[in-house]
Amino acid sequence: MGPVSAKSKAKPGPKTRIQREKQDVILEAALTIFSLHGFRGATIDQIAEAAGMSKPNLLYYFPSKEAMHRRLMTGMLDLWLDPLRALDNEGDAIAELRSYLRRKIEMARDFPRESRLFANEMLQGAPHAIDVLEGELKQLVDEKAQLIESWMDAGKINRTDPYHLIFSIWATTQHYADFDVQVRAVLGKDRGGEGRYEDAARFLENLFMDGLRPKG
Amino acid sequence: MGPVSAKSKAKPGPKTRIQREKQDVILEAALTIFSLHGFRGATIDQIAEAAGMSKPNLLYYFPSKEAMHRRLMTGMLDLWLDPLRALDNEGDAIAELRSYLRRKIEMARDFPRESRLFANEMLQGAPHAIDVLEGELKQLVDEKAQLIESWMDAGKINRTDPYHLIFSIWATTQHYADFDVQVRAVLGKDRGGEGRYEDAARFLENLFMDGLRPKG
DNA sequence: AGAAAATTTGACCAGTTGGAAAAATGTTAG
DNA sequence: CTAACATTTTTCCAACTGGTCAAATTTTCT
Repeated sequence: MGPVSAKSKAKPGPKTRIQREKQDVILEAALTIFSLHGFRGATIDQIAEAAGMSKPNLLYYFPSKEAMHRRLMTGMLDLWLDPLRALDNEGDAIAELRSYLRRKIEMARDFPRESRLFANEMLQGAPHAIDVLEGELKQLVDEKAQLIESWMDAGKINRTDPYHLIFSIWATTQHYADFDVQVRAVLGKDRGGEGRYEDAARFLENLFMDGLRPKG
Repeated sequence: MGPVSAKSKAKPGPKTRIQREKQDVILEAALTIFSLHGFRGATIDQIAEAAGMSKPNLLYYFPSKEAMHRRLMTGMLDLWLDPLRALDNEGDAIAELRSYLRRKIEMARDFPRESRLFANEMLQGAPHAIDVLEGELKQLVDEKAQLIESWMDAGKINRTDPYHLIFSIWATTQHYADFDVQVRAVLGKDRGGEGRYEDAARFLENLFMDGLRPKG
């Protein structure tokens, strides 16, 4: 009955080489379209065209629009939380936070579509991700907030709310992906080039380290 | 030919009392729906239902979906830029920035739908607002960036990039409206109540003033 | 009241959408 | 080569979408 081997896992494994390749092409296209128009705003036809195939052909690889979106969301959420996971108990507080900030900026620069996919989901009340937010994400943040608090106890950083600190890092970094049009419009063509991420990184490092008020 | 009076202005003025009232009801409903689903994701039927009327009835007051969206966008953009306009040359630098921050947080708390409407527009590349961004907005930001720079020249605040400073204020404050689900999920039911805006305001004031690194 | 104007409703339409079915075509292992 | 299987295309559909139109109803003005 059916292919000779590997039938034990019913869900996860695509069978053939073509299936794996095409699924990747489709997901790539779907990421672009979903991140730009949101779930409801995106159409299968658009995705199919971006993937260079017909709609029914696409539906041969993914049973529905939702299926594509689910796959993208889980993949993205995983990628998205990596930098926070990497916050290290052993490292130096300031250095760790600095490198977290840098990693997040790099992600906004290198994976803007993923950031927008996430933002779209949040704006709509996270209908497909609320479980992850209240489960894995909350747990991870709780854990890292405790770590940050221990750094404050040790006098390594100023005492503030660790949760809102994490929020503010998310907000400032993702802003450069999600509000890219605005950033570029305001900076103008002279300063809006690729260098803007460098500038942003420098600025944020500065802000998070020392704030605005002159010392003394 | 038509009503007796006030025909000189063709566009702006609704004629009757009912028209004014219903248009307000519709815009109110449209704001809720658009902010939640984006332009493409929102349907006239949804808006009509939220406004308590039939679709053709709604279309009697607004000629199209786009017309509603345009009205909301212009109204929102105006409201949205008010706090930045209020940055005062005469005032004390630290006090001015502090109160800008506070005003922006209050807006996120009191007008979350407007914030999400804006965010949706940005995510989609600002197809309906790009002119404003490159025109009025850029001009206003340029002007205020110069003001901030003058504060830095006078040694009132640390020297950094004024543009990215403004971005970071936008990002951190609007985050609480746009990513509300996430914020509430992470804070949990104990800390996720209405007090979260107070906590956020306190934290941000702290961060922007003094940063994380202990002095000395 | 009663005419004129404003508002609301119901029926309708053409284009789009997510998706199903089956036929046609390509690929591969024996 | 050819049968079994995988892939692609063609055709189709029912639900939904933005929007129109004329008829019915309500409000307003005299």
